[in-house]
Amino acid sequence: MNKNTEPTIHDIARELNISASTVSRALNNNPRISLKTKEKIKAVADSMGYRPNTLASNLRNKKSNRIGIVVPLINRHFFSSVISGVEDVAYKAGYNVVISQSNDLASKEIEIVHSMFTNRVDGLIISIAMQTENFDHLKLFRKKHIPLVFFDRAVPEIETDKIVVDDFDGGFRVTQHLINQGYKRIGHLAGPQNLRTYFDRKNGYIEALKQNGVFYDESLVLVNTLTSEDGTLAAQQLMSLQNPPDAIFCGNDTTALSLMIYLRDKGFRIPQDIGIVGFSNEPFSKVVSPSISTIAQPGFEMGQKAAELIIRKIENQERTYQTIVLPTELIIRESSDRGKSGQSQ
Amino acid sequence: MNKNTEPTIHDIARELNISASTVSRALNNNPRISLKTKEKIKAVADSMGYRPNTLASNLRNKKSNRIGIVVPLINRHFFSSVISGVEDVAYKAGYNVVISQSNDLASKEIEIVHSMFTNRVDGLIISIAMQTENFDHLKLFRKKHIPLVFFDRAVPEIETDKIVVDDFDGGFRVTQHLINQGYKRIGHLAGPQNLRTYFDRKNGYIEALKQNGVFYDESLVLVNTLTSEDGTLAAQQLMSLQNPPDAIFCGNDTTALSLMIYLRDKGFRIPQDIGIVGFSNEPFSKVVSPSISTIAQPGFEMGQKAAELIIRKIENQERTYQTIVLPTELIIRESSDRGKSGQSQ
DNA sequence: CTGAAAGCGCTAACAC
DNA sequence: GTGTTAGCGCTTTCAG
Repeated sequence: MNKNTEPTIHDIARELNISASTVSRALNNNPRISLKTKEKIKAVADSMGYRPNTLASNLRNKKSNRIGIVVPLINRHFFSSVISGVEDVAYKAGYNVVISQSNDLASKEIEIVHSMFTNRVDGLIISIAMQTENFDHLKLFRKKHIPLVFFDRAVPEIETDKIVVDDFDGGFRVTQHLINQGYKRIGHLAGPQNLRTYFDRKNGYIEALKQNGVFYDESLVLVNTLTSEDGTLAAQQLMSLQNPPDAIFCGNDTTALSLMIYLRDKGFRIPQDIGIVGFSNEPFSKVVSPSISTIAQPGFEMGQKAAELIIRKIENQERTYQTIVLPTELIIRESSDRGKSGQSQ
Repeated sequence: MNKNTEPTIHDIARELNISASTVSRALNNNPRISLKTKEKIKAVADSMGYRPNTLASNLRNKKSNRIGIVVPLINRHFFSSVISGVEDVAYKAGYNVVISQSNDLASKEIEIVHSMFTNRVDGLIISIAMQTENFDHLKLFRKKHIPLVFFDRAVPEIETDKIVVDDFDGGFRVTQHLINQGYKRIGHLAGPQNLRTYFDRKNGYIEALKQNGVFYDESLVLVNTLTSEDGTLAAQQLMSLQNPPDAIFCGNDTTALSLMIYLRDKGFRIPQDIGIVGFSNEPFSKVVSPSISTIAQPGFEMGQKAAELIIRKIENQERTYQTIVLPTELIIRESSDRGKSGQSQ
């Protein structure tokens, strides 16, 4: 903050021999001020280089005009897209966006959320860390009636607005697609099952198998944390089975890629010998070779929706909560395209 | 912000029959307060669920504890990495980070910067939009002595802290590498020359040619905005020359990729027939096939350094400015590796 | 249509 | 070591 004395409404008032309240009203376009004086006041304000002090006005109005957003990691494409979407609508509505990242650590998440609270954000948008298991820090927001919106990774036991992707449907469609392509033994590499997203993806997969009369072989399902290394390991494990899969639905694109590279190095042809699909439509999935079939999650739109939701809550104090489920999009690319039939279904 | 009456220091004071200033002092660990009273006060504060109102304290202290950061686009890997780095050190130092994106539009950038100003950020970290040409909005910060730090895309005419990558050296090393690999006619796809980064990369390229006694043929240099489409177009243009290049140094990875795909479709073998290098080390450059040689820019470290610099300026009011030049790293991958000699030089 | 006065919650001289 | 007082810059009754 600068140290020179910034002009205040009082300075403007003195200059014009009127009161500060009139200046305040004029600057806020209060209809009770005549057009003439308004113009005069605005002109002087401009000439003095006046800038309203939002800190003071926020204090007075008990409103910070800030929306907090906490994500596991800022530089992951999906999350940065969500942030981008939030920023987009928040900015237009006159809100600042303050960000923090939990690094997927429960401890840091708790700290951050408390700090957001003391910093008086008007609302909080959050996707919880992978291993957060206690949610008191978030319940605090609910208790104090500060709007809270979950996106992507939500907490089932907290009743509030949520905006998620239809992971079940995504898992279902991806699996249906593999079946349509003629794959017979479809494996699945799943993420931590305490997270709803990964849990749902797996269940979508199981349901698709069931509906198509395909036997669900649990030995074909592996659960881990879906890092690049996890993908390589999973490939080794799955392919050394007595009866290995001929297609693998990976819980994210990262593992789809590392798994694919491993298999290619081992001489498997993709998609002829083995079909692979990922999840999330990371930018690289389109440009690797073979390109990876995947499910697109509308990150930017999620961010926009989350911001719209929270702003409505902030401004209307409405008390009904909704869960918005955004549709996913199946993107068929080379890694699973044997040229059979068409889209899923 | 919640509507129920949050407890204030006055409530705590009343509870204990002491004055609000004592409470304030105790909570701020002022040494003039005895340990006993401090403990008592803190205990009561806790039991009442007291949270300091930073808005009020900020107003009083004329300090917002906020650092603004504006980037062209949040969901570009390089920029989100920088944000991540800024957040990392700012958070630890007790600052909030508020973000905005200019979408590479000068008009939006001006709006944002003004809004950051009225919102009284303590300092601003910025990478300017591609076509920003007038810098009055930024000079405003200088004039008011609000710390300003440029990263990556800096404005030469504004004297302030800057943290950039050695683009000249990057361009030089990449070109030297191509020469070492035996390429004879090396073209360059450059970005807007009003941006120092792209200007320097091109000059590094020219200097490398010169030092190796290679004729600098201007017809092999194209300038555009480096979108994916620009890459394809550039490939068409360059390859239809009388005497086309046998290697192309692209101003970024995006164009390197699109150009590569185009050439591959036309039957060129990479790197045998044509060598390609990019710039920035986007995540995809490692995983596409062939993988793309490139220059790594340390985004996260840049963000950390930028935050450290600005916090020092905020807290010490020192008036000397520095330009930190971070080293780049040449990453040799398949797209330019013909197995000749070793690293650059 | 405009002004006077009070106060948002906190901090910092200045007293004692 | 603690209390009194004033004020950061703005908004908003209440009066007129």
